Amino acid sequence: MNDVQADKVSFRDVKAELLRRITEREWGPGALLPGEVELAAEFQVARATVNRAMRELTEEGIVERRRKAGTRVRPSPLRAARFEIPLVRAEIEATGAAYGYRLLERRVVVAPDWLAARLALAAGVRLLYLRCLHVAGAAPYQHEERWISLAAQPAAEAEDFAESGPNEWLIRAVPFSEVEISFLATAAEGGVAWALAMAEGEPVFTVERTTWWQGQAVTHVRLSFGRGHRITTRY
Amino acid sequence: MNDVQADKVSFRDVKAELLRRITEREWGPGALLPGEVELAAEFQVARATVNRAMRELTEEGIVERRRKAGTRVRPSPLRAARFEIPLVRAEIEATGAAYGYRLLERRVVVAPDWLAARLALAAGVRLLYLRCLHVAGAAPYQHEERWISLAAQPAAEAEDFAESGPNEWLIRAVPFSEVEISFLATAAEGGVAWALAMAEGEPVFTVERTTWWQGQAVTHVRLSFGRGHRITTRY
DNA sequence: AGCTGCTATTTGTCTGACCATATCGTCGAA
DNA sequence: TTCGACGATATGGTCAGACAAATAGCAGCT
Repeated sequence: MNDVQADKVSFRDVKAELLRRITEREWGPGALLPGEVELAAEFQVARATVNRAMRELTEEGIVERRRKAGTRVRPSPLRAARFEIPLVRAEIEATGAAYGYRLLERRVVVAPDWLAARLALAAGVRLLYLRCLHVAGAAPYQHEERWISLAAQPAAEAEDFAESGPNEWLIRAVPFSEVEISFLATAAEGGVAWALAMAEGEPVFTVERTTWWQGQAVTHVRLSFGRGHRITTRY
Repeated sequence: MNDVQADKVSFRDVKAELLRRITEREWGPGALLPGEVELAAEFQVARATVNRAMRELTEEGIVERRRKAGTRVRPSPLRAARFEIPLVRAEIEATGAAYGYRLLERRVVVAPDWLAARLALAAGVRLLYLRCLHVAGAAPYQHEERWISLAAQPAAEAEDFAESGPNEWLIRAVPFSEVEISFLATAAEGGVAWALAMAEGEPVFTVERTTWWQGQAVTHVRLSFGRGHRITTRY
């Protein structure tokens, strides 16, 4: 008997072992893995345990599964990376710096065409337009340019957003059902460059996020980060 | 009796209903949800089914769970966004354009200091340095600048990478255990600007990826995308 | 007041049995 | 030869029961 001291085998152990066999090319790209029952017998666990291990590997993009066809190692690792997107305030305070906020501009506007198209708004809809700056210690950290649909969220018009950012208000006040996030690189220009203390045309890491509630666009925001900002994930 | 036609209730139904109550503020940010047993009784399902629904909500950053303390709606939605990172070839072919590849430069170099530091390499380690261009139809799509550790991967020196990219070779040939990915904005300069047909200093969406195998750095790559590139995800 | 240890409660995981669903092969009919 | 029906098979999911692990909150001690 080996396994004299055998600790209980968990789905984590199974998953780790399967991952080992895959990364060490015991099962190369495209290879067919044994079925769940077979692996359950090998590891001396219930099939449900193997199932959970393999399901997590599927979610991480390591393997592909199809009924009857079985489980295969993905030929080209379409690895999915997860990025956590915290609130600016939390992000800044996590670095140890003091969080500061300044409202730069606040106007009611009619939706410009490009935005109306993107949010599928009727022409001439009124929006609350805001520009504000999030500061880490003394340094500008993030410039926020936001449009809030007053049709979807009339209460926003009564808020002045002088003391705290619209994001924090929206999270408390507005539910959302669907979100689209984009990452891109833009050139700093005009108010953005000025607010972030950057030269005109400098590259800026930018996040755009649009939020809907029950099919209706609630808000669109463009976040521009200060010089050298990057987001990182490991796995 | 309602539920006359009652379809079988699945963890998906439970999850959707919990999510509905959360997004519609029936349970607002920070609120404590009922325990698993209670919900299982309410939905007339096994506790395991409720557990799976709630576990998935946890993974998506919607709720927080702690033993004995119960399950709470996250006060600030630290929503995790998933981005799928395919191979360039697949990414280009998915748009319908023909994929093209050109090797721009291939040299053996000693690790520059900044890279040696980042990869935790000994000073003076030999690396294979490559620059290449991935083309979509007629337009340059992505500039790739890559360093491959010849200590970790000596076989790379025998490859000429004239016909297909180092990424495709590495995926076939080299396992990896750990990956770090960053997104950032940089300024196009020199060879990058030229290859992508951009002006000097134009903003470029850039991805950096470092790969390790069993604690040893295998490769570091810097991918620069053409004008206007963005990556997007919805949920 | 502050510390320590206990306990009840809640989530985490495993088991083995069962049925559901998708689909690959095969076999037979047109 | 081609098409369609059908059975075998692998994964998908549910269930009830059991035990493990973490910990909030309490009781009792110093």
